Amino acid sequence: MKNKDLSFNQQCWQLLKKIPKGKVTTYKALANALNTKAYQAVGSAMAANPDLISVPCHRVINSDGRIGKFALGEAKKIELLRSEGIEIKDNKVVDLEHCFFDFS
DNA sequence: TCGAATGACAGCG
DNA sequence: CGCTGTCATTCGA
Repeated sequence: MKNKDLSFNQQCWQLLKKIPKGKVTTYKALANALNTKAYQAVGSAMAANPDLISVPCHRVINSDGRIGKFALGEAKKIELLRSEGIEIKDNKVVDLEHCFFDFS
């Protein structure tokens, strides 16, 4: 986390902001939307987000529906998602396809 | 289950 | 001037 992406991160955040409330996406989807395969770089961009409000990185999860990680902690992430109406079970999203947001 | 790959940037030789 | 390491992941054998 020594790198300070800028343009690349901005792209990730822009997509994040596009996600409507009550929906979630995956790092893979973000990377795919950015036309890149550096899934890690996408997640890394979330860590570099300036504000958790402007960049709801809590709406981003693993492709398996797992929570993965969050700046405030996985538990906090789950709480936030639950607050939006998304159900979480065992650190996993319930009905991922149901609340999954596609960037098409 | 484990390792390799991917994109971008800072630091160092 | 050029290479390496790191990152909240992902996929394949």
